[in-house]
Amino acid sequence: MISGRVLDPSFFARPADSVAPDLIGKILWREGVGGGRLVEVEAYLPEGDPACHAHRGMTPRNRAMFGAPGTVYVYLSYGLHVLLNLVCEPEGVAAAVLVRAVEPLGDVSMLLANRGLGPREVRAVTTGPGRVGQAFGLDLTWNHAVLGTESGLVVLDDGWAPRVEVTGRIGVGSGGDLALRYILPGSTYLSRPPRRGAPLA
DNA sequence: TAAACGATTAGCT
DNA sequence: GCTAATCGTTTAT
Repeated sequence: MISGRVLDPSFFARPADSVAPDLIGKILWREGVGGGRLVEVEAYLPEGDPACHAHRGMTPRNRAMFGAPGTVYVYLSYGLHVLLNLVCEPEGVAAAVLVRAVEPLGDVSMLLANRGLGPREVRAVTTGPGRVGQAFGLDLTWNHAVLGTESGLVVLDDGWAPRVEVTGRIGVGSGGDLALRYILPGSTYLSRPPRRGAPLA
């Protein structure tokens, strides 16, 4: 059984690079589906971040990023992958945290089924942003949804506050070198394993 | 209206 | 390591 305090919107009402490290170790949970520990996220900032979708102002796609803290911003990547973002900052400020990898907890059968995987393939079920979206059964209708018991998608805090490591973001061009990717060091559920020779500490 | 482009993944060499 | 798959959004004619 999974338990913890449900994070309320105020948790997200601050800069994304402040929210992101605090999310590592929290539990992303979808009622009736399952969930797991957040082990890898990336922050996207409203100012000075060319990789942020809202970098050039509001468009129909990125409108959710300007929404209230705790809003869900979902978009289609490469025409086939659903990527999940959690909106930060007060309404009107475009910032979000991209969920890139999760370590499954509890009953993983639903997550596996959504991904079309067998019971021995747990490590591939939520290790990557596109995989997370598919495993959690998300689609574009989730855009503009709000985290909480009403939508069924919540972030839980069970009191664990692990040490967090910061690295450069993955897969983005301009602005990718910014140190805005936050990971749980040593986790075997990262979207990319640590580079060989990278500091282990 | 047309064309280019991804905050990726799976499968093959 | 390399590339096809695949389509909504954005930007350029």
